[in-house]
Amino acid sequence: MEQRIERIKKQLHSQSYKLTPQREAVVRVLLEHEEDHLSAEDVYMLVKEKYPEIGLATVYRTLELLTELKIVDKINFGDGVSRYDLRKEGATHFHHHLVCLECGAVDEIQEDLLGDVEKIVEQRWKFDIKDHRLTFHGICHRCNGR
Amino acid sequence: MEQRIERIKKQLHSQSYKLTPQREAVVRVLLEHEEDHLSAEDVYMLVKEKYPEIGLATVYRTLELLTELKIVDKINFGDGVSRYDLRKEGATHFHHHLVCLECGAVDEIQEDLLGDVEKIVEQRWKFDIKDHRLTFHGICHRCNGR
DNA sequence: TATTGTTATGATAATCATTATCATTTGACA
DNA sequence: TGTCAAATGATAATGATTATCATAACAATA
Ligand SMILES: [Mn+2]
Ligand SMILES: [Mn+2]
Ligand SMILES: [Zn+2]
Ligand SMILES: [Zn+2]
Repeated sequence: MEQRIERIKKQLHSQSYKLTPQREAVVRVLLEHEEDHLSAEDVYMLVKEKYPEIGLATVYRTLELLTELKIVDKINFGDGVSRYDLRKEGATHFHHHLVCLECGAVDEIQEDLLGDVEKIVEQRWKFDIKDHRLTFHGICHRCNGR
Repeated sequence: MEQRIERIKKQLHSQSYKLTPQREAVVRVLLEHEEDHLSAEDVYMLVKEKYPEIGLATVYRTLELLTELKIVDKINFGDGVSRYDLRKEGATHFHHHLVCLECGAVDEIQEDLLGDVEKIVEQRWKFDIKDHRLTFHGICHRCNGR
């Protein structure tokens, strides 16, 4: 955790941004909820527990900054809010998601299953892929198992 | 075109909805812009040309209805608006998209490239896939060709 | 150390896409 | 023709995000 924060700090510095206490508090919340898909409001609530004087605007600004630096990915599951997803360290691609239509759970696939597909797209469509988004909608194993 | 509308009419009737003049006007605009990815506001503007007395709320309601019936897919490319994408007739899957980071163009891949990937996901994650969303972000062939 | 300039912050107002409300209209049917 | 449910259009309300602006933090410099 501390090392992870240290590396994020370096990433910020390399673009001449500072890791202010507010920014660090936001990053800590994201790290502590790595599995989840928090909205800005979610992050705000959680940060306030440890850092009550933070402002909502600062949370939005920090999340925007982290998105720019590709430390988090901003994603939209179709409910009205953007959600923020910490990128696994060293991950070159955005992981995939499984959204359950029954219970609403969002599971993650960390493995990259798109290697072959991307080769085809690059060749046939002459498209230079930088990133991707892949989400499956269906029934999760928990809801199915009955 | 007329036959396509006729079939959509039947689809509505089968769920005991009517194809009102307003709804038909919306469907016509979608058909005339099959390649595009129109927002509700876009659709509203275009429908007004032929049907000036239509209300914005009706456009939203119609698009919602068409989404429910899986005649269109609602998609979000990360600018602040939802966009509506007519499903190709008989298509069982939502087609894929190529978003150019340079010029902003959105191209489509009608072919389903996810067959093998979906088999793996269904088996390994015990997830019953009903639909998917796949978008690639990168540089399109036009921007790359220079 | 005092001064200056830049960056970040927090409170709050503004924006804007979408949804809710409600009176009115339409059209099917008795 | 009268009745009823569904659909519509105008408009208000909502709610997430962004803009604004005065203040704070802080580094660099004199
Ligand atoms: Mn995720
Ligand atoms: Mn499309
Ligand atoms: Zn489930
Ligand atoms: Zn391009």
